[in-house]
Amino acid sequence: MIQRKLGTLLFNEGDVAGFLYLVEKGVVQEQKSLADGRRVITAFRYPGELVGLALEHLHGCAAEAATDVRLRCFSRQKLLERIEPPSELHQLFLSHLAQELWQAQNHLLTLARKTATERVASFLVELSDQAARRGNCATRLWIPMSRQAIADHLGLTLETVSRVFSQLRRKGTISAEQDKFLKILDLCTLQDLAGRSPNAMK
Amino acid sequence: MIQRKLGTLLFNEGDVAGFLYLVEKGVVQEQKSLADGRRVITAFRYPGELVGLALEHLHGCAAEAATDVRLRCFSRQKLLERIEPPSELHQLFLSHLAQELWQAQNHLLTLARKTATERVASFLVELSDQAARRGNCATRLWIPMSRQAIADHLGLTLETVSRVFSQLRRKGTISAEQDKFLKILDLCTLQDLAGRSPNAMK
DNA sequence: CGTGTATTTGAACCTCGTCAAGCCGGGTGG
DNA sequence: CCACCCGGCTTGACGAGGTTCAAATACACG
Repeated sequence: MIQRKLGTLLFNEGDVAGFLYLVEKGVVQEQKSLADGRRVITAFRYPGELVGLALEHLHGCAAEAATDVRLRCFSRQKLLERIEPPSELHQLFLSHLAQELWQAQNHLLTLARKTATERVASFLVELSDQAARRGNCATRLWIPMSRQAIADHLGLTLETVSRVFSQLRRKGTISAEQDKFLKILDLCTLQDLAGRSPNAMK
Repeated sequence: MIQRKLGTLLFNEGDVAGFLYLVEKGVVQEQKSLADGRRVITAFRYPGELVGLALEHLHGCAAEAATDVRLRCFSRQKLLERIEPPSELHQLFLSHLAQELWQAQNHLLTLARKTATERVASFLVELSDQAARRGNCATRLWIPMSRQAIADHLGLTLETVSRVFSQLRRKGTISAEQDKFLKILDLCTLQDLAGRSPNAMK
């Protein structure tokens, strides 16, 4: 049973997930931030709700007291021991979910706070990371979906997406290839534009 | 092993989750829509990735072929039988995750496609639903967090949030009370503004 | 080669962000 | 008890980034 004052950080993004908390009084906010301070609050947790129930070893969001709060702590270790029959299939299942949640929360930050150019850059960097994870070339991306689909992913219009692509082409950051393939000429610039969030998960 | 043409719906938001799919060729997009057609694509799934692994009985997102695709189907039932030792604690754990994921994906739609007024309305309606679920009054909300925190939740500035609140007050949709409490005078208007997504979970 | 669709580009417009001033409420100290 | 101060909130004026509408160009398919 612990108390915290308004504004106190309970844990940070990337911290080892040692505990989870039950909010008893007050409100806790879970949040993700960019290096320059822009942030999204992914959720407000009211009394009776859990905070910090991480699937992975590390916390995916920070948590901060949005008011003065009273919390009850639980050891994540002990909880997991009681529920996790570590079958392999089960592990796969959970890690898939963990990734899905992580992607969603990351995307919340993109949609809440990034500019058009930053959104497109984030999209390309993400595709690049995924390609690399899969053992493919990280600078030659297959992008078969329409501008409209990309726009609907990034919360923009197809015209804006098109303009940003043109602009990146003109600056020599990317170039178009045959058959819906795109070549990344300057991955660093793209990563800077994407605005690395503090920790890049894996 | 099934094939689908570009644009085909694999399953819709709210469908019973009978199957999950492994993408073998092409790209699948998972999406959520508003009644008027605005939408967000929560993820693009490339070959090797899973689509439709629902925690709950119903799909939280629709899935559509973003290109011509080839898929491998799996029965969700059979998968669950093999991994789920239905201990009570385990169930709680999973349902918590399910809700967290669902909230995140819902919020993606809000951030991607809703106007400032719609975002604030969605926020209030969500708080109202949560209060009701907890057995509290659905039209008297405790909103102790700062304007800045709400803005960071909704991807707006504190000034815009403040203006929208003022505007809703002037229209008689809400009214302020003592101690950070807010009275909802016209829940219907608020729900309309929030733009009910097709199915409102529970 | 011709038709239809997707993409690019341009120009005008609008919503929301920025900057700045004023207001309200609560706490402090004279 | 009241004047003052400080932080958060509200309101206004203005500007910028992105949307909308429209036209031109590129591309795919028969």
